[in-house]
Formats: sequence, structure tokens, C-alpha cells
Amino acid sequence: MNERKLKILAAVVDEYIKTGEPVGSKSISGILDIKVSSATIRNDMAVLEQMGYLEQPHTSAGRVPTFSGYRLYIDKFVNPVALPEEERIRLDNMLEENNAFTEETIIQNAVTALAELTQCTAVAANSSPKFSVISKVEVIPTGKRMYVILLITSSGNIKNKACRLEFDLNNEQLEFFTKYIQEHLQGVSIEDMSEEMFEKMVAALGAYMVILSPLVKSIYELSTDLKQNSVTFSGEENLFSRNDLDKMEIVRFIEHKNELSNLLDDTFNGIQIKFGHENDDFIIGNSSMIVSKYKKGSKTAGSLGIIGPMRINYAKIIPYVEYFTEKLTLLMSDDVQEDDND
Amino acid sequence: MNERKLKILAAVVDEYIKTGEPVGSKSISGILDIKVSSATIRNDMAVLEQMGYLEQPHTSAGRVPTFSGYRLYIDKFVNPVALPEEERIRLDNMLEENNAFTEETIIQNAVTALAELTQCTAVAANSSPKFSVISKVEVIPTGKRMYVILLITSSGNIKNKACRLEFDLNNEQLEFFTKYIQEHLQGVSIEDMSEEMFEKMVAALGAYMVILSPLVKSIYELSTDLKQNSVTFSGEENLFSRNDLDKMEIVRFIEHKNELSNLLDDTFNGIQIKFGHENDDFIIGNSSMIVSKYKKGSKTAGSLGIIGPMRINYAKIIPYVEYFTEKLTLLMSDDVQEDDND
DNA sequence: TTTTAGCACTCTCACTCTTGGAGTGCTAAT
DNA sequence: ATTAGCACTCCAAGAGTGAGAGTGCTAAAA
Repeated sequence: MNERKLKILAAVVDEYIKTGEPVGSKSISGILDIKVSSATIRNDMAVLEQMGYLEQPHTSAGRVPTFSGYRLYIDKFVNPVALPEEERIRLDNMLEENNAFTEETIIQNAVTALAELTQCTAVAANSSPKFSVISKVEVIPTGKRMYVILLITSSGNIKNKACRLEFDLNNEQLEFFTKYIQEHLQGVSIEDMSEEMFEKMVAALGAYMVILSPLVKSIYELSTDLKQNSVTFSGEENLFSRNDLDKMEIVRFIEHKNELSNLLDDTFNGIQIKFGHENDDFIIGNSSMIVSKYKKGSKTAGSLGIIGPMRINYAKIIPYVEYFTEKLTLLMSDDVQEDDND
Repeated sequence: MNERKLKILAAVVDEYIKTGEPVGSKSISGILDIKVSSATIRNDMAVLEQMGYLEQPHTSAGRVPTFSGYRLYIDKFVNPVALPEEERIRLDNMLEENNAFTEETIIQNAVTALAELTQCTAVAANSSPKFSVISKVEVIPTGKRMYVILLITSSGNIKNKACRLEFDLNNEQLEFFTKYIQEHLQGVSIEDMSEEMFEKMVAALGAYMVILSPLVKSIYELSTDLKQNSVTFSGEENLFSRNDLDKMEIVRFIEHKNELSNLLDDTFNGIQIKFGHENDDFIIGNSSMIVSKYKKGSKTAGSLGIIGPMRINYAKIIPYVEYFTEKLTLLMSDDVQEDDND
């Protein structure tokens, strides 16, 4: 593998990203700055194919990059540049749209912005709620035997759930229960809320147990909601404008999209690029996923990224993903700080 | 138009619904109980074509029903039967899944169930929140300068919004404001909440105006959320399994799906069937929409229905849509009654 | 030893041509 | 009013064709 071969590989990838057509030796010789004949390039391309970086759709077609080809290209030739100041300001504004104060809304904004900027499908898997604590529990009567449970976390996540009881509670009962669960839940970390904990709470209710246990059950259900990694999407419609996907692949994606919360599992930091069907997978074929992680304090709190065609402008997209995840890490840490000050 | 022609039309529609292929005179003569030759049927079909009930994709193909053909077929031959008792019980259970006590969750269940039962895309446009009143307003401090506004309506709709102030409120201020908005909003109908009303409220805050107006603004935003007809979907993925749609049509649908809230505009009661591209439209071509309305008290509160291929099993689907809307009307009225007893 | 020109070879894509089948409309007989 | 018969139309699928793009190999040139 020499300098020229690398350059040829880069040229093939570049051209393929641009046109989507297999690239032939002749067009490369036109593109490359070093002047060698197409025959020389042909020889080099044959070697690159043997090395596994290129492949031919069929005998007399040009070459197309393989997974490893893309990888090498990205490693050697994509140097993500820092975004210019004005672009960063623009992105910051996008994150703040619609008075986004809570984690949920900030992430929603990030995903929406990313989808818009890249014209791809953007996705975020947020597990940050798990690391926060219950900051507020309220039980609000809303009608005949109807009660709303309200759970607010230190990260600004707000969840509610309606619950119907067998009997109406009198003021005393309601006050007792509210006080009871506030004492037991406020300040408790979401991660620590277990089924056993709620079972103990029910048991400790004593005489009130029968009447109040549905409320506890509702709270338990809310807490499992909070524990779940939430996966947020935007720009799913951009999948349709891609003509390298047939309907079946899109169905497959939509049906399995929630499995994308797995994208948190990998332990690497920094930008990661995954190709569809490269491993056993949850990504669509012919697609690549550019994703990075954000943290809350020292813990990984979630991932943010895009899913686009494999022939995508990596150099343009990577800085966006990087910037957004950095920013999210910052914003999440703000929250943490605020909790400490409380 | 005689008896036999009607039967032929019905047979054509039935067969076309079954196979999706244009239907020829020969296959009809095999299906029909009255024994006439294919030549006779050919003559009748030519007449039916002239009358506008059938059409030919091309000269030497069989016949396909037109819009009017479908209409006539539905009017004359689709007699929706009442669902058997056990089926109704099954549907009732589907509506109650996941402890659905609020309008929102019940409608969500109805849409999900309908999509599952019919393998189509189901949609509901609910404007019922407009007819309810605010039953509860709460302002809950959740952190440094952060407050959550909680709005609960008599129909069980629960909305919340986070809001960040310039300063922290002390207990006195918070209590004052909570009391103030509770007095002004609780019991007020959603329909009556106008921008002017909120402007007056801000003005009346006097000295507190500057500090508290962001809270009022958030409440105003929540109230406009409530006023919006919410459109709920389920089974959108079923669009993909249809092979009479290309990607462009699906994109068109997804991009315009929120305009479907218009489906409330028509004033008819009972089951309505609309065909795509028949009028100027928001429905996909080749599709039909089977929709009916549900009421709250005496007012139309929303619509529920499905969007499927034009060649759909009307006799099977219509009873479902009918039953669900009847049931929704019932459940909505329960709510109203409960309010009255309050 | 590396590069290049030349050439035969391969494969696809777009196009045309052909053919079989399904279905019709018309006519004349029942 | 119905039916059998027949010529006609049109589509869909398959077979065949040629142009074009690109390759690999060989032998000569650098």
C-alpha cells in the first residue's frame, strides 16, 4: 500500500459519494493530480480490490468502496474541522428554540436540528433520566375517584399518569398519602427505584393498603417509564427521498427502530461510524450511522447521531454530531450543578 | 339499470376487492348464481361502463370499479351487521388496555386497536378538549428558577410545561400567583380562553407583572395546545405493505397528515366513506377513508376512522368503525356526567 | 522494475421485436 | 333477449440486439 494507492482509494470514495455510480479507472485518472495513465490506475485498483477496500458490482463495472474502504477513507482523509463561530451560534440557537428548558425538549431540539441540517434521519437515545432523582411527587384529585400522579425529576423530566380508585379519598387520606410518598420518594435516585421498594411501601401502608395501592402501582409504572431509555427521532421522512432503499427496508427500519436504544451499549467514546449490515445489525443496509455520546457528569447519559446513506458527506456531518454531543454534555452538567446548589 | 346489472356490478367489485386484478366477463359468469353466458354479461358490463360504474384500464382488459361503482356497491350491498357479543367484549377490552382513564389514552387505544384489527392506518381527530373546562391548575417549583405549570381539564387531559423565570419566587409570591390563576382559570371553558383574557390577567397582576408574566405566557401557550385538534395515528407502517402506493405517495401522506384534522369539517353524521383523489383532497390516491364521528353530549367531539386501499373489505371494517365511535360517544358522555356530579 | 498503449473480452442497460393470452365488441343465429 | 363465434386489441413477458463502459492481459516503452 503506497501513497498513490491511497490517493486512488480516496478519489474513488469521493467520486462515488458524489455520483453514486461505480467509478472507473478513466475518470480517476482525470481527477487525480498525479498524472498516471488509466492502465496504471487499473492495476492499482485491482490491488486495492484484493486488499478488500474496493469491489466490483459486476465484472465490467467500475469500483465501489467496501466497508473497509470507507473506514480507511474516513480514518485517513476525513479531518473534521471545528465549526466556525457563527455556525456554532446558529446551532446554539436551534437548541434553545421553543423555550427548551428540560432535557427532553433540548434533546428534541437537537434531534430536529440535526435532521434538518443533514437531511438525514436523526436519533437520540437518552438514558439520562436514570441518573437523576425524583424532585417532586404530587397527587392531584381531578374528578370522581380520579387522581393524577405527577413525577418530576431533577433533570426536568415531567411525567404524569391518571389513576382511578375504588373510592374517593377524603382530605385526610389524601394528605396522608401525599406526605407518605413524598417522604419516601423525593430525593431518591431513579436507578434505585425497584419493584421491591414499592412492594415495601405498599406493605407499610397498613390499613390504607387496599385503598391506596393502585396509586402506588401507578407511581411504580411511571418510574419504569422513567428508567426506560427514551429514543427520539426526527427526519424519518428523509428515508423516503433515498432511492437506494426499497419499501421493505424502510418497513424493517420502522419496525425495529426502538432497538436503536442499543446504540448506547458500545463503550467507545467520541464519534463512531457504523455501517448497516456490517455486523449483525439494527441499521438499514447501505446506510451508515454517525453517532457520538454525551455525558452527565462522569457517566454516559446518551447518544446522538444520524442515519444516512453510506455515501454521505462525512466531513460535513461529523462536526455537527460532535458539536451537538459536546453541547449536550455541557447542558446536562448544568443541570447537575443546579441540583447540587439546591 | 336492472337487477342483473346490479348483481354483475357487485360481483365485479367483490372480485376486484379479492384479487386486485381487472375482472373479465368470463370469471363473472363463473361466480354469478344466475346462469347467463359471458356474452350477456359483456353487454351488461358495457352498459355499466357507460353509466360510469365501471372502467377499463385499457381496451382489452377486464373492468375495474369507478368511484361511483364503489359508492353504489357500498350503498346497495354492504349491510354492516352488528358485531357479535363476544367481539364487542373483545373490543371493549382493547379500549381499556393500559388503564386508559383519560380521553387521550382511550382514543389512543381506539386508534391502535382499529389499526390492528383492520391492518390499515387508523386516525382520530379529537377536538373534545375544546369543550371541557379547566379543572385544575398547579404551579410547581422544580429547581432553580424553574417552574412547571400543570393544567388538567375536566376531560382528563393533562398538560404540563416547564418555565424558567428571571428570579426565584418566595413562598408568598408563589402562593399568591397559584391562588390568583386558580381563581381565574378553574372552571373556565377551554373555548373561552382567549389571548385577551390572558392579557387582562397579566395587566391585573400589578406589581408582580414583570416577575410573573412568563408564567402566564406559559399557561397561555398550554391553553392554545389544548385548543388544537389533536390528530392521533396508528398503523402508519401498514401503508408500506400496500403495493399500490409508491414512495412518493407515502411521503405526500406523511407530510400532509396533519391536515387530516379537516376530517372534522364535514357535517354528516354516521359512517362516511371518502375516496382519494375524488375531490380535492388530503387522502392518498387509490385509497378510501372510512370514518365516523363521536359526540360529547350534543356536540361533535371528533372523528375516528381508517385509511386503506379502495379495494378493502367494507363489510368487515365499517362495523368496527361504527362500534368504536359509538363507544367513544358513550365514554365521552360518561365524562360529562361525572363533571356534572362534581 | 514500473508504466503505458492496445486490444480482446465481459457485462449491463436500453431498446426492439415477438408471441401468447386474456378480454372485448360485433354479428348472426337461436 | 340471449348466445356462440370470431376478429381484433392490448399488455406482459421473454428473446434478441447493439452500444457503451470498464476490465484484465500482454507486450512495448521508460
